Amino acid sequence: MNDELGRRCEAALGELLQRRIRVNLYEDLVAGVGRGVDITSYPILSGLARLGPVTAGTLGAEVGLDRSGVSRHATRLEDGGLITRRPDPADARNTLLILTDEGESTVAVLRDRLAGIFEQQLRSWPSHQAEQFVAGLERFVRENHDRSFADIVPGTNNPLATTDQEAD
Amino acid sequence: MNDELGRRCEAALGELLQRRIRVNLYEDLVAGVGRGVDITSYPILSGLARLGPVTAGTLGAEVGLDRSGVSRHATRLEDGGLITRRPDPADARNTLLILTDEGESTVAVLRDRLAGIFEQQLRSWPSHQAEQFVAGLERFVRENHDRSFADIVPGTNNPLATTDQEAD
DNA sequence: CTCCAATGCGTGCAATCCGCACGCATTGGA
DNA sequence: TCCAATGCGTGCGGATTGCACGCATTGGAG
Repeated sequence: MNDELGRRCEAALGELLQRRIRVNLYEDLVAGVGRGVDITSYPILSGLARLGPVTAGTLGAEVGLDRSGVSRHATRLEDGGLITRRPDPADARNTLLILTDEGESTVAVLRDRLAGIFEQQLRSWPSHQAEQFVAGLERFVRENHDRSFADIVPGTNNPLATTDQEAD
Repeated sequence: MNDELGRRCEAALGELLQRRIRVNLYEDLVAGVGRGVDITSYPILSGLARLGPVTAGTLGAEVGLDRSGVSRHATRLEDGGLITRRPDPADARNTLLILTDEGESTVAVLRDRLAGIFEQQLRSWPSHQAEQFVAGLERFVRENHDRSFADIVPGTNNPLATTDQEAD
């Protein structure tokens, strides 16, 4: 019975990660906010709110984006007045990204919107199921945060190499 | 205590959906597979395996992608020998996308890889927690499948309109 | 039978986004 | 003083996406 869990998890996770729900949820969420916020920069804002003032490189590592990409999003968000760049007093090479007050409130509003949606949805669940689900989700995320497929199956860049052949 | 669930769910879901884990997991998973499979076409393959022969439009609606995008991915995957286009006998306007045998096996291998990863991870959990998590995940996905933010908060294209003012 | 609105696919096109590489500035040690 | 190391921001090429258009097919109306 337990053997099914991995497969079921893959199927459900697939639906969740593979575009549809993500796009539906986040794209509509940030639509109309303006100030340079889009479906990709929301993670940046969110990460910034979570980490506090950090460099573009650090934030990029957090959200899984190249520094250059973070820098570009940061510029747009800066133009929108949501974040500010400040030189690091400790090391002038670093440029710290900082949420402005408006940025903080924007993140808070967006976050509350999503939280409200999920809250409303989970309210219709048996409370223990909702609690277990969220707890499991948190654990799952935590355990996967720094893990990549390459880490799990080392040296396996081509999982199909032994199963299929070239199809030119 | 229950009020926290929405917020916790948002935080965890955010990590999951916002790029990092998704990229880490799927990008490495499909790396080296070739045949036109990339991080975006995997959902297409997966969806095709789940739905059976469908039109590009239907598949696009399933994964949340425009028909044109599906068509392009389909062309690439067709070049890779993983799918085939077949005119719909019932309606010549439709072009059905069908997995080739190689496509089926490719999907199966990738899916098994992921399922194995999750299985292995969940094995270290208390069995009831893993079971509850997966069950909750399935329910969550099912309930959100056809739901978008706009559906939930109708007429709210700019959730910040009443909270923040114009900047600049 | 003919005509036409509706439907659906595939491509041209412009916009966007991303990673790599480069130039520039700063740091800290030789 | 000099130089390797570090980090940011931009130029550039590649890739992807959505919209719009052209083309083909369908099914019903006249």
